[in-house]
Amino acid sequence: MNNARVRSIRRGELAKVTGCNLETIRYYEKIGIMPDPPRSVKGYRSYDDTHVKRLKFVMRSRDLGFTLEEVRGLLGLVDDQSRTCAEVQIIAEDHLSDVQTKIADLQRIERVLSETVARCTGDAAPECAVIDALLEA
Amino acid sequence: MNNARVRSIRRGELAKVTGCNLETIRYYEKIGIMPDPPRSVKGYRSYDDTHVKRLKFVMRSRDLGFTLEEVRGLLGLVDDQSRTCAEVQIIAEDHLSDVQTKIADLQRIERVLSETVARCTGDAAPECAVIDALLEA
DNA sequence: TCTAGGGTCTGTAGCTGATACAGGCTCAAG
DNA sequence: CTTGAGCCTGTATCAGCTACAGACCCTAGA
Repeated sequence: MNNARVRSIRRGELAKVTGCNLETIRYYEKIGIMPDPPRSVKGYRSYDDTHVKRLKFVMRSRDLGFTLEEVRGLLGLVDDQSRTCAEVQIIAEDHLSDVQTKIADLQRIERVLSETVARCTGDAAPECAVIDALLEA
Repeated sequence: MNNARVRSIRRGELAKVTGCNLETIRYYEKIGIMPDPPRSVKGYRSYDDTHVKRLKFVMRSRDLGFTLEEVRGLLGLVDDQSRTCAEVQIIAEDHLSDVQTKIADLQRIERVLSETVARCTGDAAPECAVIDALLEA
């Protein structure tokens, strides 16, 4: 009996345990974010714990707004035993500043929108502050 | 002499006066956001002030983060003389709440990222708080 | 043993919102 | 008349998936 033998799962179960969409797994494989997994005799993809871990890593990175190219970079660093904290930090800080820029943009939009909507009478009249703002700004 | 005659411009000038990308104009025409303009004898698109106004409206709406479908809805209301302020308000308020949700999402991301990056030593060591967070979270 | 239903396989199309390019016309200045 | 800019068309590309068709395959129940 070999206790070290890893339990293998198929694509559907990988999707279930990671919360990833079934088709997205195939997509990630196609673009090289996930490795081509071994196949069963009948051609079914066969995943193990390392795949689960990697996919969860990808999903958390995506959840934090990293692009797939950034994720690719992070994965490269994860795989690379000679990586340095400094390399990772650069990617993360770049991304952080992107996020901060996006927040600022959205806050500007939020301010304009809420000011404009506040001027709406909300009644049955054809005059509307929102339309006026968009037409005249 | 007919002073009321509108000056017509071609696509390149429409792009210039609105700041819209040349190709985007054609794209908006294709998807029905901009109307099919009249053509010169040789087939050149011929725009006037109404097109300039409409395209600027579209661009301001896009700048405020309305999707093209939302812009389509807003344009429908602009064109509709029987529109009510209430109708416009609904679209704008829906969009406002989308924007607020996005801001909140990004702020969550910003918080996680900045906390994690702050734990980086930034040195040549292979241990990195960012990678750890993504692997273990 | 047969059948019904799921799961999985492949390739491909569609989505949003543009942007870019090839290959051909046309127009205006010199 | 030439040259270069502008315009025309259709089509391809990008991110980041998601969905679908049509063919296998696998398992459980009758």
